[in-house]
Amino acid sequence: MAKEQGYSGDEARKIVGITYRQLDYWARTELIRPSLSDASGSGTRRRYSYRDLLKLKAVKALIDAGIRLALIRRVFEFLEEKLDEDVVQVNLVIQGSSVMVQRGEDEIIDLLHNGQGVLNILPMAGVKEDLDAKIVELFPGADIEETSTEIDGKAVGQ
Amino acid sequence: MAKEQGYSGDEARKIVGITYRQLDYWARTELIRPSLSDASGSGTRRRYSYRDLLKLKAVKALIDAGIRLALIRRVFEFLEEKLDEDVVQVNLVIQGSSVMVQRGEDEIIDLLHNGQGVLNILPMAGVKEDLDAKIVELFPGADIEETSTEIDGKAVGQ
DNA sequence: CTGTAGAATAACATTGATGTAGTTCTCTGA
DNA sequence: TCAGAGAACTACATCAATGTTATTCTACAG
Repeated sequence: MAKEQGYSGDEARKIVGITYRQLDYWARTELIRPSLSDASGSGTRRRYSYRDLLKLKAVKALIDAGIRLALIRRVFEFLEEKLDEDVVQVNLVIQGSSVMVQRGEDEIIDLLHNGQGVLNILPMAGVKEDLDAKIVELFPGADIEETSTEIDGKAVGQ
Repeated sequence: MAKEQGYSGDEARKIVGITYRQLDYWARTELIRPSLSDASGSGTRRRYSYRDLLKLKAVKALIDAGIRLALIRRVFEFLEEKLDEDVVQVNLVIQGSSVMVQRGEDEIIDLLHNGQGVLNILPMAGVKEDLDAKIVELFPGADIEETSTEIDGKAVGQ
């Protein structure tokens, strides 16, 4: 039998590496509730399952990666069930407001192999695209100044 | 001549799609200063270059993706010069505290092609690894409960 | 030269996420 | 049964990021 009745709040926070305040706050604000038994007044005990620990750890990884709780909440709302399957073969791919569970070690695995933690990828092409579009929209007359991003010409402009 | 003397604060914020308060705060806290001319007392004028706009837009993209300013600051400290080259072929790859500029449309481009915005990727394998290691470290006796993550057995567990 | 628009500045409020300290329960061991 | 430990709860403080409003300059048009 593995860990007779799940994990206490204090055990959970030690294992996951967060403060009790965080664990408590996350439980109260519905981010991650202890699924084995929830609190019901002072003196009662929270009991976290192994699955809960996995989620807590994922939350911490995202927080350490500089991601705000607001986004993490959206991720876990969507994710609630989808974590049942073989967890170790899964990558969470978060793109704006949509979350996907990417299965298998396909395209991006060579990047991921380096280390652990979260990868944040921002394609600058899209950034520049949006920017230029907006400039043209707001200032139809002026052409876009590209001096500092020109390929030929060695990009002067300080 | 493109936009005679860069962009005013108000123009910049309209183009980038942020509030003036944000532009102001970011300038004061050294995140992104107007490189053409900085403020020096009330009544003076900030002047943003096109390059500044690119950076502002990237910051906004990261913010929209749920990333905290603290991390974004680290990214742009590292990045300050490295954005000179051909911007549209570049992806910012943020991994924990390290930032890389990934050039070329290689491995991950098929994922990125879908849409714009930031990709956050969290490999669950690493999460589970860390978790299990910590459990074993703190509770050497108890074996890890894996009921909800088993591959065979169809994963019962509520 | 002068008045006014525009822009930076300043002061204050707010919200989310957390730290800290103290209080109130409940559970368990003696 | 009873006391003490452990855990949830409460209240208050803090910090970053931003909203709001009012104020003070500066630059420019007339």
